[in-house]
Amino acid sequence: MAIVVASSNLLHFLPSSSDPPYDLLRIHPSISLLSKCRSLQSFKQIQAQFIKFGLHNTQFALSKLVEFCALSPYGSLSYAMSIFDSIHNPNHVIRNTMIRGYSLSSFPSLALRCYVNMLLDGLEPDSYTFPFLLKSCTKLSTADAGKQVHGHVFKFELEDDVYVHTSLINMYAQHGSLDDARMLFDKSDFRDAVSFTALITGYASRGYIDKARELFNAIPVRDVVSWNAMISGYAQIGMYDEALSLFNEMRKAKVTPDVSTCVSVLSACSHVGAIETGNWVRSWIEEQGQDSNLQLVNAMVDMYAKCGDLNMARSLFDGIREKDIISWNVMIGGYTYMSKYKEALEIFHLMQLDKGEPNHITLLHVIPACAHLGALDLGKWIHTYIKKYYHDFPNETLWTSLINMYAKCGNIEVAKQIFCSMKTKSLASWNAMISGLAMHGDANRAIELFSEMAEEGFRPDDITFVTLLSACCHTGFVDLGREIFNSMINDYNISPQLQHYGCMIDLLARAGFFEEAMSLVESMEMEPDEAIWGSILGACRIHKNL
DNA sequence: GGAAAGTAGT
Repeated sequence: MAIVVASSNLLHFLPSSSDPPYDLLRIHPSISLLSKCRSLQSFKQIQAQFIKFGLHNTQFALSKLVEFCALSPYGSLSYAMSIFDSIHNPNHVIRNTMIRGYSLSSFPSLALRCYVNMLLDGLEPDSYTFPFLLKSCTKLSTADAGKQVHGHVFKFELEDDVYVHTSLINMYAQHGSLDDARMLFDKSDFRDAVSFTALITGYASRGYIDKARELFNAIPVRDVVSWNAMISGYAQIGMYDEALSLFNEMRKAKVTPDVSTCVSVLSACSHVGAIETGNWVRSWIEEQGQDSNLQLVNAMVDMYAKCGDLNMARSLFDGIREKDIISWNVMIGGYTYMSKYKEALEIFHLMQLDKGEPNHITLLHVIPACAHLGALDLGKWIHTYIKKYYHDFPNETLWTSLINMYAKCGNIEVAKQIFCSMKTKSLASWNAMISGLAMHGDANRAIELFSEMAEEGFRPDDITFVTLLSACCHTGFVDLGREIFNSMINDYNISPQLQHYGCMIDLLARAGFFEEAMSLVESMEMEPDEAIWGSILGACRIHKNL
């Protein structure tokens, strides 16, 4: 429809030559249509208009076509490539746009090829070329290309351009060459929020969080992205309280948060149960009219579920019209996290009715739910699903989860089969298998497996010892229990936690060693819980010891 | 026509 209207307005605009005046081109209605284009199909209609009016012979119009295809989410990089290949002597803008398109794609090395062709065609790069090219180099796993491009920046004397300079800092910082990044940063006169932030991200992502914070404090004028970078820097290494307190500082400094801030802050809230901050973020999102932003709604569902308000999480979740895999996963994961396994499986079924394909994270939530509910049928279905789709992509956490599920559902033989067939075992998979055997009362085999595990070079952790001690507890192996408990402390340097004490005290009290059990209670660094008193009282009853 | 930041699990 729009195209018909546009073309009737265009009749008096008919080009007399293939290169009409620049200003006339800029206001050409066919070109302004591109900004409203939402599919490749309507793009092709617009392209037909370009040809009809002779615009396709102008570099300006062609650059607009390439720009849409290479950069718009509704475009297509391969279509951009075919247009590009048909252009005779493309100018700088068009080449730079192609390089930019490649830098955003999953084939950043094509940007380098495009750049080399540009040089071979006798064109010199300009100050727009390098930021895109360097972004592509940043995405590559090796630093070699980036260093060579840095050489070209010198050769073409563009090292003083702010954008080129910042792109170089970012490239070195992202590759972990923090000293090189810092050197560029220090020797230059322009230091703005962008170059600071590039460096901060580099330091924070390599674990130098204090150095990152030092730089953050030194930024002359911070913008919202600098705050976001520092907040997410804290969040990514699990320093959620610091992330949230920095967010409060940001609010005090009257910096307006954006979508990215909200995503990081909500994630931090969900990890520490900070529902009040979460509520504040939610009202901000509603004020801004961002409450249909899928990413934000997903983050809110996750936050409310992890903070324990499952009703709020569910009502937000139900309001999502087009749920993506993350929407499903956070809702299923939220129920599992709160031990609402039945509800978790209900959502999983809804997902299947909605033709949603689970991924490994979905399954990682669903399998424990099966284990707790004894839903062996669904568990077996998932087992088959994993064998079918994850055969070439072995994920040991999934197999470990299945071992745990089969063991809990009583099918220890299948658990053993899975364990034996695992090519690479993790500490968690050994723990799951040992615990499965212990659960089935096969303490001897559990201890045997423990020795095998040590022979294969795995160092047991606190979970391994909970498992072993509970095996002794179930079978009444008092001496062995004592030995393991002492070995844990003396040989493996693991200080006992509440669960370890719980197993030991239960084991001793049941066997009638009340004094030893009580002296263990007194030696604990933490307060005994009700389970510990419960096991002592229970043992008193068995032994009729009033 | 441009550079910096962000979601689900282990």
